[in-house]
Amino acid sequence: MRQAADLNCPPSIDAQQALTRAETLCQQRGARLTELRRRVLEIIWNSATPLGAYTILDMLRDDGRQGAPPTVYRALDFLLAQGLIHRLALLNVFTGCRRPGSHHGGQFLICRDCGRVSELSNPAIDELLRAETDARGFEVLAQTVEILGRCPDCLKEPAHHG
Amino acid sequence: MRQAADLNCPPSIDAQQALTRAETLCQQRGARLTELRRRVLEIIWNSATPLGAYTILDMLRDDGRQGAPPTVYRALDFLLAQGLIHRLALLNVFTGCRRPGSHHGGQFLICRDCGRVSELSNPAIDELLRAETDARGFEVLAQTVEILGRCPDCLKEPAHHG
DNA sequence: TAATAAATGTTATTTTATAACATAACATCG
DNA sequence: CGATGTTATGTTATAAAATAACATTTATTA
Repeated sequence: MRQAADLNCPPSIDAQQALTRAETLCQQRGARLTELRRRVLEIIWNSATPLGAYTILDMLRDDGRQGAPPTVYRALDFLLAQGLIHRLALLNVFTGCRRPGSHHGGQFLICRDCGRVSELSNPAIDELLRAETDARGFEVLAQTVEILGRCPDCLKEPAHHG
Repeated sequence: MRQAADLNCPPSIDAQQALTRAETLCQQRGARLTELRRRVLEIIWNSATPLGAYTILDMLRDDGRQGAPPTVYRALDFLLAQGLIHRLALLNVFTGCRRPGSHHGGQFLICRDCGRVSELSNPAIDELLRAETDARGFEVLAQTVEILGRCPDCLKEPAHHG
């Protein structure tokens, strides 16, 4: 079972690949990945940890760009709709999707201490959830599976630094 | 498979039972279920749908009680810590726990249209998630499994009324 | 009853998100 | 090209959710 993760997960992609892939996908769909939207996606991918909307806004302003909350939220809405990012409901933050294109739920391990996130995609979990919803005649619109805890790296430390 | 839900779920409890059970549990633990905390739990259980913190606050004020946001959030924190309620991260609302006592994650089906929530407790899902976290050496602190969609009742209607 | 701890009251503020309307950029058709 | 409609962004204001910080009250126990 030690390699279950690697078997289940497609290879991780980096920021550059993610941006290229986003452009391709949007072109195919006739969706407009404008400069603003592309920049927001880039900011998200360049971060080691998921970012909140206002952090992204600050970074846009650092670019010299003007903006207000709606600027960011509209770009985020677009990226969410295109399946290019995920929103982590537990922390109100946004992270790049490692499997762009397939609109999926995904499963997330969020480290409370370092803030880093692993995106799983265990098909068995998706199937069980689908079985439950199917059995109930419940139509799924969005799926949120998030585990908050402590990652192996942070567990090595004496306690959570603070 | 039509009865999977019933097999997995303990029998539903009503508001009266939930309050009685909460009192027993708190007494056993030496936790103080004060009048305020009890009333908040009651408000939550008397609602057909999960409630937001400010809605609960309004209801407390309807009681003639004084209060401000911290009044509610502190009571909610207590009830969460005792495993008597759940917080649904997708909607920022709170709902009574159908399995009080066992600190568990649970899985929730949330109807976008009527707001009603079903709490599942499928052990297989919990096991798969635990297998994933174990394989990664990830310590779990909290688990969130929420499905947003449309319940069978609302699916019968022509479309979502609006 | 005095001392301590726990719970609640109170004011202010922070953080997250959206409403509403104005302007600018882009497309496409004549 | 220039008019027209659509999409995207700018802008101001506000709503909604959550917490910080400190005062007061209530309960517990010494």
